[in-house]
Amino acid sequence: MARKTGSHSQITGPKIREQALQLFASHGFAAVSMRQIAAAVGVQAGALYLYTPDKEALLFDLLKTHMDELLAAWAAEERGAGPMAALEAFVRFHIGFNLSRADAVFLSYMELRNLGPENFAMIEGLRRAYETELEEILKAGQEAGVFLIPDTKLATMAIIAMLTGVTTWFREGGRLSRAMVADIYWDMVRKAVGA
Amino acid sequence: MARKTGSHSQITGPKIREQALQLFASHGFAAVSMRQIAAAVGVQAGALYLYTPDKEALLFDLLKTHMDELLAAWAAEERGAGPMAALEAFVRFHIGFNLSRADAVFLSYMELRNLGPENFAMIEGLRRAYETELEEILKAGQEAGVFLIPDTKLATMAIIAMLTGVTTWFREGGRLSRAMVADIYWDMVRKAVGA
DNA sequence: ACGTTAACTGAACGCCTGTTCAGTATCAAA
DNA sequence: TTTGATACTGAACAGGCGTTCAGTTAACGT
Repeated sequence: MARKTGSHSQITGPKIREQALQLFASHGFAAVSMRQIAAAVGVQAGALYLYTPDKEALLFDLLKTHMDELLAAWAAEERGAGPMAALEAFVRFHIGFNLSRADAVFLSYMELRNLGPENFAMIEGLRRAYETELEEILKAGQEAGVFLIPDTKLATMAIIAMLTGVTTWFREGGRLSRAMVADIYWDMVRKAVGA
Repeated sequence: MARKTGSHSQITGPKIREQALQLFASHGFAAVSMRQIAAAVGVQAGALYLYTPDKEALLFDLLKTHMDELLAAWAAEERGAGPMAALEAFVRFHIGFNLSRADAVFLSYMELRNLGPENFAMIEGLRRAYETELEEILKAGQEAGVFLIPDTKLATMAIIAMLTGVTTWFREGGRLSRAMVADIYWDMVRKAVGA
């Protein structure tokens, strides 16, 4: 046996990333073997190396793609006029994006430590860029007198942690819908940054 | 070579748990080998099995101990009179406790997935018990008209996520002291649950 | 129909894994 | 000083790890 009928790199490539993402997120990077990923895709382990130079590069690819898409999606988002509208847009965007990609979000927070120094720095930089987006909104609101925040950097971290945490408990089809969750979180954030 | 001079189970036992905690927290449970832990302690890998039946039991022991101590510490905490004072006590306690045990906190949030079903359920139950402590405060405040919270369960998760996140960015000797951080977080929480 | 390229297999590489255990040195009590 | 109990070594076990590669088959342009 060698090449399989109907096999195409445009199918296998995405399949590998998809299965790797799911497996890494549920069991952890180190706990998942290349053979497990291959089995989930339906190929032998050796075939994975047509798509990635090594295991760490596969993880990096997943994280880099996620961060790029996150920043691109936020850049494309409507954010209204003024700090208050911008903050609301950010809160709703962050919750929506994170809920739709819980696996990738989890990975990007948990598995950075499995990256080499330069790959780590790259992802960390992108994360910081995203955090800066929120901090700029808070700073603008603070200067405009719309927000009352003792420390914008701390508030940035606090708000992001609070919002990101939604992925740990939210279940589709549960007591609360996504829209209701977003409404309630926005209510809490709005009050927290206010007078 | 066999027994080492000055060797005692009361020294080696804690040393193993201490090193395992640190290694698991920085590299992840699956990425750390028994030989690495043994080397950090200064013994051979086989010696670890005088102190734990297997690797997973070692992890479980660390998590169980941490959760027990967390609940015991909160139970022993002064919490003042009324929901507002209780909430403030909880916020300050949670930040203080988590900052003093960042490794264990990180582990208990990240490595639950490496536990078997019944061990997982045990730790999850303890965590839920801790979360319930906060939720009861929020419920009491809501009923007393002191807080204005659309959903106490969501608010519980939001506040815990926000507070726990402090361990990801706080560095001792940085721009802000622990006390300042606690003050600012309390300010945000107080406003978030208010009118 | 043919030849080339793309996709994959399956076996092998050396190394590391968690765990067990017979043997041995140290400690503490008598 | 002898005697157990305690603490540990070092080698071994079977199996899994990431990774490489010669060989094989399917797909596709001509």
